[in-house]
Amino acid sequence: MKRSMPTTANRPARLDIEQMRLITKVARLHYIHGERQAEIAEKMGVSQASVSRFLTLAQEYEIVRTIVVPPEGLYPDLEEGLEEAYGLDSAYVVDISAHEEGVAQILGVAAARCLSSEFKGGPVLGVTSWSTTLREMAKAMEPRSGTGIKKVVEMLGDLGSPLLQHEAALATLQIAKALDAEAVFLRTPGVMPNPELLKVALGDVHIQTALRLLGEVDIAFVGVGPADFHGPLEEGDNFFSAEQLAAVRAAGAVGQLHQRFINAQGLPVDTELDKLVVSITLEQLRHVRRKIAVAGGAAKYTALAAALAGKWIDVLVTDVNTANFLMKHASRGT
Amino acid sequence: MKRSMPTTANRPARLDIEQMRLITKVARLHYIHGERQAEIAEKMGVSQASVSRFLTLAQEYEIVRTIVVPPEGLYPDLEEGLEEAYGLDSAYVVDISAHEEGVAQILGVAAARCLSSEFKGGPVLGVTSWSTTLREMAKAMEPRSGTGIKKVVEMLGDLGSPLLQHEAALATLQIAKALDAEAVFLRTPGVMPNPELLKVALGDVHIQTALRLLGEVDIAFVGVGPADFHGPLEEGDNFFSAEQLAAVRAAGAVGQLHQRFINAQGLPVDTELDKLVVSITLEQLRHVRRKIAVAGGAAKYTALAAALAGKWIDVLVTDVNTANFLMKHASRGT
DNA sequence: ACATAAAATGAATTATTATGCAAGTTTGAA
DNA sequence: TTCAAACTTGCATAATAATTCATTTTATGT
Repeated sequence: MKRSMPTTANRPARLDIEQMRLITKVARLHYIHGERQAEIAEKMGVSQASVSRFLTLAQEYEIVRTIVVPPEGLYPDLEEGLEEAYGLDSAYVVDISAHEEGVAQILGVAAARCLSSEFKGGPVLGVTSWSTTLREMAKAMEPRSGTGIKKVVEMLGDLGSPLLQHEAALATLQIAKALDAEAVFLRTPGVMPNPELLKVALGDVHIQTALRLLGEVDIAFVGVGPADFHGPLEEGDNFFSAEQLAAVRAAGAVGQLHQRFINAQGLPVDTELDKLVVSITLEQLRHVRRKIAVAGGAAKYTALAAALAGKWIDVLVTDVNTANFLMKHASRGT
Repeated sequence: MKRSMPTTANRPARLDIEQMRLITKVARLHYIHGERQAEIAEKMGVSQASVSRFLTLAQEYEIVRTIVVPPEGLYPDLEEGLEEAYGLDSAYVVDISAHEEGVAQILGVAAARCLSSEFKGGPVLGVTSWSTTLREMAKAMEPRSGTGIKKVVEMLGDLGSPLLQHEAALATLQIAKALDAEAVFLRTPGVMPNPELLKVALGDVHIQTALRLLGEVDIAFVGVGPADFHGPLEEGDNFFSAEQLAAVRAAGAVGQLHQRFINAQGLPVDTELDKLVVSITLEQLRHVRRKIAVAGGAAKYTALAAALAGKWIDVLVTDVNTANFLMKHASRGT
């Protein structure tokens, strides 16, 4: 637990399965059973130095992950205020003290923790794995069973670079694995260049299966964002053009849920663009019992306010600053 | 990261909010940014000791969590569970994606790899080479020296077709060679039609040598199977008749070790059939220091459970499905 | 305000973990 | 096969973290 800490994701080549077994075993003995390296070394017939090295490897391979979760209840006033103001089931506000590089990371981790209690309620969980926050959450999720969740389905097609798509798939899988559920992918571009291509995509059996499942989602991780480029997205990445985005904004859109646009009151903004998107529809989303949003950061202020106004969110995990903004907004608006 | 590890869910009373923030900050600095306790101490104007204490608190309050995520295809939790539930020295669970057919092959290969560390402890190794699993293991074994094993002795006479007998002999030889030891064969039918023939067989000098050695076996590859025809065996192949098998089952037998029958509790089922078998006796087996079983597949579920209940196994190599069955069985039974 | 118990703190000490280095192994090329 | 480069491994030791204990601070009852 020392200098190697920055754990910058080295990408060490794949390793022998036996090696993996060994590393995992050592990691469990140390981190779960709390045995000292010396004990483990003796038990396994190697030197303490080797055990130390195994543990380092375990970090590099992300077999062990250390996460820091801001405790909940740090901002009871804000949390209660949000719940009250927007009729939420619950709100979690996390401390994001210094302008940390990644709001997403912290929120993701916080979400993983907060939501253990929220993960009950139905057999189908919807996710949007391309969101950074969600991917961080996936990494930080602890394997847990007995949640009653049977399927984890992606609610939005691919956006962004192919690399991102791969990571998204991985995240979906991780979540599914952690919940001991089946992963259902939506491996198709999330935004099509024209309606015809969307029709083609809908011909695929897997796509159909996934889309059908979107009508039965019980719990959803709602993806909230501005009606604009944001995060890792750029023009051309399976995404809208600058003109298209300008057009929907002109039509009143201030944000979107899975690329379905909404105005400041949270009402759907119907445009042609809607026919280009492969994702859960607002209609379908309305029927989801528990809609969870994990989002924060200045870029999302307005979109979040709109989503909340439209009652698209039941559970919110966000950071202090965003929470403050939302509270001000609520008092002004009401 | 030391003695407090067992993380016995202390339930320390709620703590000051400011305190919580402090702890979280320290935890982040340490675990995410990788700063040493001394650095943090200086930065925050407290002693290193205090930082250490903060981190301990962070553990207790579960503000930091360390999770161990086993790589795909590894089941350390099942392994530990089995060891715990059945008092095993060690358990190896291998991933056997779908294809139930090749259980033997996969297990055999896995066993050859896993058991390199288990091959120590005494000069006499007992095997039952007619088992498919064991033959696969033999094929996959890599030469290794310095195991201390001097003799490899067959613990059960021939079963099955002559072709099978040949393969069995070959397997025994391969294992002996790989361990740089002497092979001791038991080339006689494993199940005699009547007690007299068994007496005749015992007249043979080689047989006598082998049988004498069975009293000195230090490590044994226990052969576990159902009290029935199984694998490549059919009526007439140096084997019991359907009636005989029905009879022992009626007497309570649910499985057998080298054709010595046991009931669901793992206790010997004494019958006349015992006098027809040329193999290590349960009495002798009881004195074997290290009893290794490599077995899996639905056909052996019950027999394995019985063998484990009777403490006939010290080391188990099996597949995920069987492991899961055994865990369920254990929790139900206890 | 005073005394006393409890909690917090840091210096020094002890325990644990990480790592430089040399010796032993494996791998690969000739 | 033979040699050398690339890896591994364990030992000794440096680096880091936990704990003890004496001291100070805080809380609480009188």
